[in-house]
Amino acid sequence: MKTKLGRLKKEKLIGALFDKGASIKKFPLILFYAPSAEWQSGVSVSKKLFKRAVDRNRIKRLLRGAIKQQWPRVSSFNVGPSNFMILYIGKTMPDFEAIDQAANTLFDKFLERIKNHENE
RNA sequence: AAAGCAGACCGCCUUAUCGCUGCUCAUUAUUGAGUAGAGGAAAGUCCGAACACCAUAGUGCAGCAUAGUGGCUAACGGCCACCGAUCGUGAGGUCAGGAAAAGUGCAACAGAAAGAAUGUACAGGUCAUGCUGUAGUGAAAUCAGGUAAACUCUAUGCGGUGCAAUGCCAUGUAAACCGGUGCUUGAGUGCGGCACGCACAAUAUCGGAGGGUAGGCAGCUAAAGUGUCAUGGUAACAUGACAUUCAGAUAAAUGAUAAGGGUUUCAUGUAUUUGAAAUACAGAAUUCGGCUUACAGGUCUGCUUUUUUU
Repeated sequence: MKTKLGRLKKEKLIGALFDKGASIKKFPLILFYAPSAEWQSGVSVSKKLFKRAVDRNRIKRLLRGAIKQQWPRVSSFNVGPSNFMILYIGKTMPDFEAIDQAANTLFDKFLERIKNHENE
């Protein structure tokens, strides 16, 4: 069965995620997540770290690309759906490879964590 | 040929694989197919408008902006032409280019003296005196001086807030509580000044503490649109004909990876081979017209000066 990954676009949900959601860090990324009715994802880059819109757009596209790569693993993992949000916290411009590797370890941790939650 | 001036334009391409957003058509409750998908500055948010609401936005003050003349434009603080000043051999560049007999202020150095008037030398003149001339300092010395990127004055223009405008639908609550003001002899409100005026105004309004919502649709992209040609005009621009439909996202689509090829620079090399590096500034958010700033590299057009050749 295929599960759909929606976009996280409700401001309220995002606010709640930052306030109450759990977080996992793997430099240069942070992942916030919380259980939810359906799978939704979002990405963000601080305006303070990257002043130009072009740079922020590029990083966000790289992050979305990375999520796309990881998605088959997550959807077939057989856990309850969650909302999650990835932030970029590095200060230099990354390349695709760096993001991809970081995302890989990040999702390893993520899946392990929610698996444990389910078992409790 | 070299150096330079002005204007216009381009600003990486191709293929494959994996994706994103809108629309259309299928299929159906999950997909598939087709198609379109960032810029010359999308930027700064500095001007001007359209559009929306507040009174069809009114009067005075305050405040702000502009400043040769004429034209263009929906409008402008923009653009075009001409005049003037100024810089350049020149093509051309630059200009905060209204008023100094309304008033106030300011002026380094030099100089006796800088807006107050008057000193020295020589000469002239007088009853007498800087009364007159010349010399001397300076950009300027009584001349209706200079200065308005000093106040000021004059002329002209300007109401405010912005698409988070505004309208509708959905959801939810609290017409609860405390304090102030006011109830037709008028508190307050009408989205930053003051006064007037106008409109609304009593289950009203302001403040406190607290609760709820912050989702969707319209506005939202066919327009002062874009391209070509013709005509008028020195030009900005206008008129006409034909063709054309060209992003609409909302934690915000327009991308990632690989291979090949361009272009430029450097090295090697000398029938353009091989290698390396670079490939800019930058990302739509209601929409237009400008201005300003950023920009690897390149193309085209017109013109100027110098030198050489004929």
